[in-house]
Amino acid sequence: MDEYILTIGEVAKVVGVTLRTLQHYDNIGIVPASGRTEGGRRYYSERDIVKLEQVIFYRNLGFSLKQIKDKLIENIAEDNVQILLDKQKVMLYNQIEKINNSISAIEACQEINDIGKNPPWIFLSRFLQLLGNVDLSAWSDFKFSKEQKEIFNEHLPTTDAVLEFYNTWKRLSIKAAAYNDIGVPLNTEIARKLVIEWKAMVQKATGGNGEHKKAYIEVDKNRETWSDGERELIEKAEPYLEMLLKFHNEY
Amino acid sequence: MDEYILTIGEVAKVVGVTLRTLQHYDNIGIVPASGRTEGGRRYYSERDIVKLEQVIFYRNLGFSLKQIKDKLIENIAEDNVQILLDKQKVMLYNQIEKINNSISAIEACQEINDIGKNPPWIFLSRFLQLLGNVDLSAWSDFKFSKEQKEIFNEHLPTTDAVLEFYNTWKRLSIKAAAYNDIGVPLNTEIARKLVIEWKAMVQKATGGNGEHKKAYIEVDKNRETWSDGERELIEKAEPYLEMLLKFHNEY
DNA sequence: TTGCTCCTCACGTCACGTGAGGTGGC
DNA sequence: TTGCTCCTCACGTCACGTGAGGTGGC
Repeated sequence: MDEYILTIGEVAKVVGVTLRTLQHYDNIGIVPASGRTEGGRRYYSERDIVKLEQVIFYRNLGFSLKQIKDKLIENIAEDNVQILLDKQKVMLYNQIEKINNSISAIEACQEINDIGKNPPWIFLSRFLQLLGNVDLSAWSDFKFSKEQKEIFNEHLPTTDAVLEFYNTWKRLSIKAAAYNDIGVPLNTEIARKLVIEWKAMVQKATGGNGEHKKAYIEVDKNRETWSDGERELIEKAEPYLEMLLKFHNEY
Repeated sequence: MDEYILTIGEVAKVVGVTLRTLQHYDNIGIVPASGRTEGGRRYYSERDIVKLEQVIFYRNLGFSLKQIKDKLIENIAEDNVQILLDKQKVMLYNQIEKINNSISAIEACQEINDIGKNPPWIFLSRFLQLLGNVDLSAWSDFKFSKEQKEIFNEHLPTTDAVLEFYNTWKRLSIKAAAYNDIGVPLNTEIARKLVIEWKAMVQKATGGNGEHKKAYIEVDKNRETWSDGERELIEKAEPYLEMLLKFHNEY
């Protein structure tokens, strides 16, 4: 590996921070320059860029430089780049999930607005809070257990498909919880739309197989790996969804 | 609308900030309390929660409180909640795109790593920088023009499908650009994998119709709405992809 | 030699955190 | 009356920003 050497200005441009920030990171030792020239100027290597990229990533997540420093040092133990990148990916997927939650909440608000009701801002706000805790321990594993993946595997072959299912499930659950909170009647247009979307989701995940449908609901309820937020989401959404499904089957 | 009144502590819990932050926001006037009790204690309304939620959102994007204040005041002109929520959604989708770019870059790194080569960190870093500029003017419109949507409409019926296509396109392009940068040979496993994914994508978008394929490429090249980053991405990725596709057809 | 880049103090600023000492409200 | 919440100073801190005055390197 012949290392390519960069000046501080080049690094600043490449990663999009100021020169002062880099000097600061060097001074506090979180991303030290690889070395100095005879004249005393900092120079950086490619590896430094990667490290910097990580620091900026976590900084943007709101961690303090001290926290980041500790975390990075902790991770030097496992110098395996592959593992590090995997973890980074998990974090990114978690972030996307969080944003998807916000989008779902906004859509629920819009539909509630459409029928002339006042969206339950506080309710949704607290919910996003609960669902959105990007905790440091999210470094562990991904949301889905292997068993759960196996059950879905028949009809949702790829990880992407499972993820999509999860997002759809959460999106619709957030809607249901919100509708439940302000008491959207079961016979309204938006409630009907919700039923249709829900059925389509279940259909897609189970292939219409009744046995699988049951299994899927069981898995859903008994999971211990659900977060507090997700568990509360299920609690708030499920009763409404059951009522809704019954209502529209008998209709 | 009977407004529900909250204390500062309740608000803090609901939106997940400290009491001190709320006091600060009240003091500098960015989210003033709705009023004070006889004893001088702050109280807040539901509307304040929504406003707060927005402020926190933009704060997390890295905007200064002054910038946010100006922006929110600017938006009071259009008091239409629906429009405001729509814009919020656009911002959120843009964020997801940005994260997807990072994931793509990471995956490219991993695959390059797998074949024992050194990933082009700097190249990818600068790229993410270019692609990821969440500018304030992203408040305008969404990435896709109506014409472009019409062309795709036949085979990509929903907005979600178009978005998915766009993400796939970008993911594969980032890979191609990275492979190109470090010169991954055309006959390697990962290059073949890329071809297969690319073909699957085009197949899905055009339904295998040759005319559409051509049209799609034309549209791609002539778009003026591409951002600088996207344009550079096309420039770096396309030559490699063309070589790759030729190589694997003649093979 | 001339621009341009980068250097080190050192003070400023932004967005709060953290007590200190006091009061409100069920 | 007793906890608990919330109040206002006021100084501290974190992550840099912003000159000031000087030097390195093509």
